[in-house]
Amino acid sequence: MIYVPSRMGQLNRRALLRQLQRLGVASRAELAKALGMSQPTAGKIVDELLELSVLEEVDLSLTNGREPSPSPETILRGRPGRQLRLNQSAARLLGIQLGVNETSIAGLTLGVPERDEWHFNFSSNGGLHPEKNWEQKLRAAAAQVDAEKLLGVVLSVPGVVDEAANKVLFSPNLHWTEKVDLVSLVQRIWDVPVLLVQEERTLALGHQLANPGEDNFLLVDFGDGVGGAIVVEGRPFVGTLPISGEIGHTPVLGNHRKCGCGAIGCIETLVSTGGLLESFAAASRKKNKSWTDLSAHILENGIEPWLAQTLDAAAVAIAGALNVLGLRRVVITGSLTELPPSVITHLSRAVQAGSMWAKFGSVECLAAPRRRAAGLVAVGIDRLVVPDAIPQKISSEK
Amino acid sequence: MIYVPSRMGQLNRRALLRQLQRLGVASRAELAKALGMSQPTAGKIVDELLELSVLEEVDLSLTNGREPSPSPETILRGRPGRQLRLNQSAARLLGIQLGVNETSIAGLTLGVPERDEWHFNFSSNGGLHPEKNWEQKLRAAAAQVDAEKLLGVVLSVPGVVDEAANKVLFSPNLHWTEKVDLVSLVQRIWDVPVLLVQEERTLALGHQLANPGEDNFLLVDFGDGVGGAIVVEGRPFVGTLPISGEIGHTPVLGNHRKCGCGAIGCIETLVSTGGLLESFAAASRKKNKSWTDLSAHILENGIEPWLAQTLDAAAVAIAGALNVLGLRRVVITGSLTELPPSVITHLSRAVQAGSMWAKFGSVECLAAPRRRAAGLVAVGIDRLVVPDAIPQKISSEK
DNA sequence: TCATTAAATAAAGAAAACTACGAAATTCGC
DNA sequence: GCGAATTTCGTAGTTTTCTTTATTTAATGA
Repeated sequence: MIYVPSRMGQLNRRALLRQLQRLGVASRAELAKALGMSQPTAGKIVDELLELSVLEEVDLSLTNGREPSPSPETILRGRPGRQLRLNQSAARLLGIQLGVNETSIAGLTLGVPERDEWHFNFSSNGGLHPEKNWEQKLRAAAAQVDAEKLLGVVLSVPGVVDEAANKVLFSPNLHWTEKVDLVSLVQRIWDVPVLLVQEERTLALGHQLANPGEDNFLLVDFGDGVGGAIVVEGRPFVGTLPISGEIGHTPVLGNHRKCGCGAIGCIETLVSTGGLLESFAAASRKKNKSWTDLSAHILENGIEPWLAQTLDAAAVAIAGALNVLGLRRVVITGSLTELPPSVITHLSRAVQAGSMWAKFGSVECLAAPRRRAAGLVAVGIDRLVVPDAIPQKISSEK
Repeated sequence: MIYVPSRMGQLNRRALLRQLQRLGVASRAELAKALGMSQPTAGKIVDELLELSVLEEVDLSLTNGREPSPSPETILRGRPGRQLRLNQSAARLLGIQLGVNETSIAGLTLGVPERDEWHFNFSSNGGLHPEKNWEQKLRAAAAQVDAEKLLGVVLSVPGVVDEAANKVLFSPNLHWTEKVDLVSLVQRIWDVPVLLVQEERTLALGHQLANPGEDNFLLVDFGDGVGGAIVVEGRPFVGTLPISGEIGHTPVLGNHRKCGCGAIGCIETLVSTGGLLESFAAASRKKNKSWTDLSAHILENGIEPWLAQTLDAAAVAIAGALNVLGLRRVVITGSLTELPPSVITHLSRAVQAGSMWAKFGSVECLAAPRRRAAGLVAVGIDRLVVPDAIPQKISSEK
């Protein structure tokens, strides 16, 4: 039996990486001081990460070029520290976003991308054998992506995903992904580690990476469906089941709409884009209303009772989640944020009314853009660069 | 700066203790084999725990006395292992259960008590200064409890409890506990560590300890209020806020009853004992119905619509929690389990209908007795015997 | 040139595990 | 009954990983 030392070091590694994400650029000494570790320790971790080309050294002369005056007070005597940042010069990850309608792929640097930029797009569905179609298009795109020294491929998929087993369990709008082994399909094109990530979890991690310091929140994404993901203490929350943050498929009493998931009365049937448009059409007694019609209507008429009820139902589910999880921050992404701000305001008020913590402190409910690319990077860093082997048992098998 | 090695050892210590809880009695060698660690490691941990008198050695002759035939097949050759178990011969913890109406105290051994046995009871409220009254009665009881070598006092309280800060934040039925520093009050009587634990979390940990192997569930306790607690991967789930598992104060759309918490429409107003009796009285148009009346009525008339609706509302909240947390097991304790089993059956069906995992696998919803004493022991072991210093940062301050 | 800060290197040490060995306590075969 | 085999358990020494302190080398401003 071999002594497996549980890689406690990864913990410091992770802490350093996070600190660097926060600071943007920093020297070894700054990192050491900020983290309260000795310089040799910080230096060693940095060296390892440089070796993996996760970090890169920043040429001071270039930075000075951008920043004209090197800020008179900040000038330190002594040897200047070599500034470091996450590698932004070479793509180390390949991100694939397998959306319900469209698939996008992009080479991703480990530095946080300012906004999502997808290089190639193509339809996710189509043909008698959508999986073959998809593979073919992916292969065509592959030729055009410069994928040197790839750490891995990160693949965001909608539905219920077992990230441990790298399998899609349930995907009402992309049924073919349930039957195909996506990982080995992708690995036939790029022979590197492939990570499957659930869509909303990607968004949550992206939000966290793009907003350093926000380490506890529930993200709820509205679109063709409604999904959620949870970040607690800076880490994505995962239970034992490959389900978590599933906020869209809890039933609403008195709602009898049929849901794509097979159940009846799911929240999703009310507050997804489709659900809202259905209610809108019913309320205005006209068919074929579009999302922009709805937005304009709300801008003109405010929150009408049918909409208020719908939002209240969503708010109850969200507040329930906050109460159960002990959270005080909700991040709303997706189609709901495209409607007039009064919608989020109404939702926010309703969430506060139902949330326990609002009685003691403040509960926030805010709109934010989707940060898919950042999320894929976060997943890549988390699971490829600093894979923390959660030590259940110290020793290995005989 | 001194190297603080993050006490990884506690992890193995905890694993060993848990294994022993599972096995009941075991020798060092058995534990080592079961945990896949070497005998010296297991032996060393056992020695430490014996030193703390957390464990005790079992005299084989005594055990043989109870088990007449030492099971013909199990007879092993070689030197027999010295059997160990959690110390059952001396109370090492003092448990206090501060209930809404009654306070109970008991000396607790670290071995799992078969059932709750409380030595002294007295009223929790009363007088102009209930806290002084309470302290006085506690002091009186203290004289009669043999509290030698106490590891600490574990104090279970209802309401919203900040366990990190050892403070009661909110307690609608025992307001005096919010203003008083319960810890220092108790420490004036017993000068040992005092742990404040939220009531439902105690029950959850008690259930876990009494049912080894159940490491993932949501416990919901019904009584004067409705509260929940979560166990994930064998550990109580705690977010950042001192709130978690709060299932009783999420609003139900269309419910306008006033809740003790100050809000309107909380689930608790429907499914607490008081809430159910109120609905029962309204439905039967008679006042002053008792809990036994209700039970008899259900036994005779089955689940009437008013009750079905109430249970469905609770089920939605529970299913929502399961979906968000990724759990598949609900443990129901308290007054609801005293009603005819059809009530739990109805609730269970409704929970399954609303829970996402039921589409993939099974979701269980079962009644169980309250295990307060076991819960207090679990808390004591967790936070006094094997306090795992979650290593945020490896190094200490300068 | 000197003080000052940054980084690299070397050496030491702590924690927690492991292997190896030997003593103690049994059962089994004769 | 008695030695041999077997199993438990403690001790001693080793290994591994990670971190620290101390020292040296480097780069820069005054």
